[in-house]
Amino acid sequence: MAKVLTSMEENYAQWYNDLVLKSGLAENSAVRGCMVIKPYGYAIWEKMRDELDRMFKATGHENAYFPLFIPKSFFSREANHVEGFAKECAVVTHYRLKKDEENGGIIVDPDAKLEEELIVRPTSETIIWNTYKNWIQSYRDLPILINQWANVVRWEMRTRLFLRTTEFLWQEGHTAHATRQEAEEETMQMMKIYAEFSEKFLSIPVLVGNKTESEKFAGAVETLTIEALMQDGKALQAGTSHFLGQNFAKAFDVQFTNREGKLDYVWATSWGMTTRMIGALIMAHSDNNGLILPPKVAPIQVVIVPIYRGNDELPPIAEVANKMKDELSALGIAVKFDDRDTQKPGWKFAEYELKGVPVRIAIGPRDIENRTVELARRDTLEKKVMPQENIANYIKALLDEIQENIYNKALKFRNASTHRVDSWDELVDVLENKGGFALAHWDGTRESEDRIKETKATIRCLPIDGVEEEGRCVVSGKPSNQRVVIAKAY
RNA sequence: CGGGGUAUAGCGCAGCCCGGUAGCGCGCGUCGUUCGGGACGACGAGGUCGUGGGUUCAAAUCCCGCUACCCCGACCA
Repeated sequence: MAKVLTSMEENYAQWYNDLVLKSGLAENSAVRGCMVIKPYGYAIWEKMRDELDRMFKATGHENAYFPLFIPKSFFSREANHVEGFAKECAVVTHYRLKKDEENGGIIVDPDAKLEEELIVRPTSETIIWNTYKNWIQSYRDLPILINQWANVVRWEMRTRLFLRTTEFLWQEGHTAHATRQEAEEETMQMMKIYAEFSEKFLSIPVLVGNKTESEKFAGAVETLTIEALMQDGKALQAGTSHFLGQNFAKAFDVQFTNREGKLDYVWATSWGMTTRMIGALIMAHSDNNGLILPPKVAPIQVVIVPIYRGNDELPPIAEVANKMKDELSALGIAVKFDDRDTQKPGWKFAEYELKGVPVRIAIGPRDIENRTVELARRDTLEKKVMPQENIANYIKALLDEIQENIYNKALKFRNASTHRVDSWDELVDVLENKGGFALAHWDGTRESEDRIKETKATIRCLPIDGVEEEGRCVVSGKPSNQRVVIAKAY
């Protein structure tokens, strides 16, 4: 087979980049740091979006839409929030262009300067809480459970397709509650939804935990995260859910009258998941032949490739293929019959492997004669000849099996890449030589955390299901009662 | 913003040192043979050599300015 990808072993970053481009997911655009998401990549995003949207609605959330622009002054209301985002904001200063009389072309009209600059949203807490102020007077107005599908802009120094782009697509949930407990429960509920989505839908096992003080969201009281492990041993933050306390309510003066008739500030959460998950999907499962997509996110779940020479061989094959296509479609399976005569079978095999289509069926003259098909699965690359009889039901079950198998493979890899370390030397050994997650005791201080960061790794999270265990901090030797997860991360 | 690099056909690159006819691979088009793992042959199309200036009889090539992009660092979902 002709090699179109740099191999993972040779250069992981290059492999990733090649794969995104060659599989037709996305490409760089004329705008620095911004990508074009191509139809195949966008189809994956649509699948993710639809599933998440369904899960949000099933838990009582509604969609709404808030402005792309945020008045600059809104940002300064919450001190930590502005500090966290100030360095990466795109700012709109003018609203008009005009002809450049001297040099030709077009220039920003200096007479069209805005009174107050507008920030292109890096996240929407401020504009939303400014709005919620008008919506909330009484506990009867609560809770507000809103989600927004949107694009945001964060002016990052260095970008990578899907993993970190200047503009990205995401959803951001913003909820308002009458009590602290309710908001905390919401924060946890949404984290669990992200974890379930990641594991059941994307087949990516995740660790759920709390971020440390220094790693949490700018403006949050507490940040929950799901952390996934990529095949190169690096961690990837795959989704976050923030308990915002009363920080934003105070910043935007959102008070309500509670059941006792007293004024109180509203409790808040926010939570988000982004197109970065497509990057996670790629790096968690794929191989040197291309993408490996779990069936639930695959835009094409089954592809049928006819093998024939001369136009007279095609009709009987097409007849069987179309019948099979109808049977599969009837079972809710996304199937494509690729009867283009502009590409040859071998080319198509390689192409659909590159695109990660979970199941491929090949039908040729031999199969017509024997009433069989050749069936190949992408996850294991196994091929076998199967009778045409009842193939649709077989494939339906097979897709579930593939979904499961991809998850199990990723879980096995994560387990093999998770190391308990009890000393500084062991930690460094894992980070530098083995990769993966290091489970280590940490004394909870900023000093020790900073020392860990010198290794280029970070404390990814304090697992919420972590067992209590006496131990000593691998940095300071001070007592600790729970292990934290340390890894190099994207 | 600091350090390094690149810009030549749709894509990947050579040519530059040593100035003089713009080239290779892939891709693309036509035709034929092929078609069960990215076929082969023949013919063909396609380039203001990033941009502005300078040196020269002559610049992709030498000199100066500008711009864009890539890699490494600080930042980050």
